[in-house]
Amino acid sequence: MADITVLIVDDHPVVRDGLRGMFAGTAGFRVVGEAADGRQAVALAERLRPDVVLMDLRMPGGGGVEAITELTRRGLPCKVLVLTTYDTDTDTIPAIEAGATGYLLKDAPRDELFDAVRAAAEGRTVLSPAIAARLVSRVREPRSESLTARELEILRLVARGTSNREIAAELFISEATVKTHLTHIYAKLDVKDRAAAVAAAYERHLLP
Amino acid sequence: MADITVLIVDDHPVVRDGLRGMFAGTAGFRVVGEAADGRQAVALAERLRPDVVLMDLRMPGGGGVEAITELTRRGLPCKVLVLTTYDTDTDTIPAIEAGATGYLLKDAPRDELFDAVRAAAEGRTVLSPAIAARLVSRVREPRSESLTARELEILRLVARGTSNREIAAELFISEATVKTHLTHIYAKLDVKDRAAAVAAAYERHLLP
DNA sequence: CCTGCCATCAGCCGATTGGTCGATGCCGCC
DNA sequence: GGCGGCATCGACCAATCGGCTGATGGCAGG
Repeated sequence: MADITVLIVDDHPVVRDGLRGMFAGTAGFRVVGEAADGRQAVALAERLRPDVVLMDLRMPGGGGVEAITELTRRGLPCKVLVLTTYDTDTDTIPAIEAGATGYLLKDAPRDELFDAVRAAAEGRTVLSPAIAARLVSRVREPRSESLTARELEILRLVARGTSNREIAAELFISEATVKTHLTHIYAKLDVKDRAAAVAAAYERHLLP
Repeated sequence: MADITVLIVDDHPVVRDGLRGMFAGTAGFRVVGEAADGRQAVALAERLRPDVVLMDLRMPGGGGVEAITELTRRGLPCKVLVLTTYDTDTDTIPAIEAGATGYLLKDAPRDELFDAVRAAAEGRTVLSPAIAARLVSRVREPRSESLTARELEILRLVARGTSNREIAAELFISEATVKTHLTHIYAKLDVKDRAAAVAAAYERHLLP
């Protein structure tokens, strides 16, 4: 059986070298190219027609999600395996929606990575456990979690730079309660801190 | 000389009672009314024509800044003395721009409060030291601070919920540098934490 | 009546943040 | 050649934040 051809896309040379080295020392794979951003990735994928694209998200000059979207739009037959550093990315879901075949964390053991690439080449979906869990919970809750009036009130104050203690004083409740509300807000907006919550609120037009 | 007539505006009954009590026990002042939000404040000020309006910012149902704007728009002769809990409000400058005559913190000693009301009645400006300092620094920097490319880059990541450590890794710089950039961002946007910075960025259309 | 949602609160913990010094190197501009 | 803006880093410290576990009361809907 022919080798699986791989295109490596990452803005960090170190990571590219590391990946290239790993595949070089393993039978069954062949790295056919490297790209440092989304635009290069699309161009190279078009020319080299790799079986699998190993794609980092978050790159300067053409993000990963856009690149994936573009690849699927052009109908290229290659499979995209997202390989990222953090599982907390808000890009996780968009990347999968854009057409990524799998999603792995960079700290995955090498064997796991090889398995994932083989799986991707065959079109099978491979997700890291953390991502899988998030996807499941996402499906279980059919979107559009809306904030309660109280939660919105608190979020507005957060957007003004008000601290938890100040919010508590302002609303005549305890700091513990404020934190509870915030935890709920984070869960509903699928973010992990107040800054991202504010951004999400603006994106969804919950704030002017 | 006639008493100075005062209108108290605060959403907290406790605060209203406290203020009313203080003025009741002091010669030279007369509390002519109370309001619990901005709209009531404007209506009462129109009817009662007080010399001085003691105004809290941040109230449910008609914020203080809007009320001040409305009062000046209607050309009412009353002076507005802002009386608030925190000097960290992002509302500080807007309130003064809207036409507030003075700005005091609620923890000011009573004598200071009385002096401030007398001063306001005569049209003299009284600012708490902290506010005065901020105003000065504001004047020294003639506005419209724009963010550098690097700062914007960091702010974008912050809006995604990225931690300082993660930003550092992503951009190949140290965490110290990220913090330095953030400090600059806070100063330029006149906010004090990342959540407010994100909000300010959206307000000023620095982010999509 | 019971169940679920909402709002409220407590206490503990580690991680993160923001503040404040100071310092360096690069670059463009006058 | 100096000056200012920008980006970079370090170290230390207090405050804040977020996560976790668990609990209570009110109120609506089944």
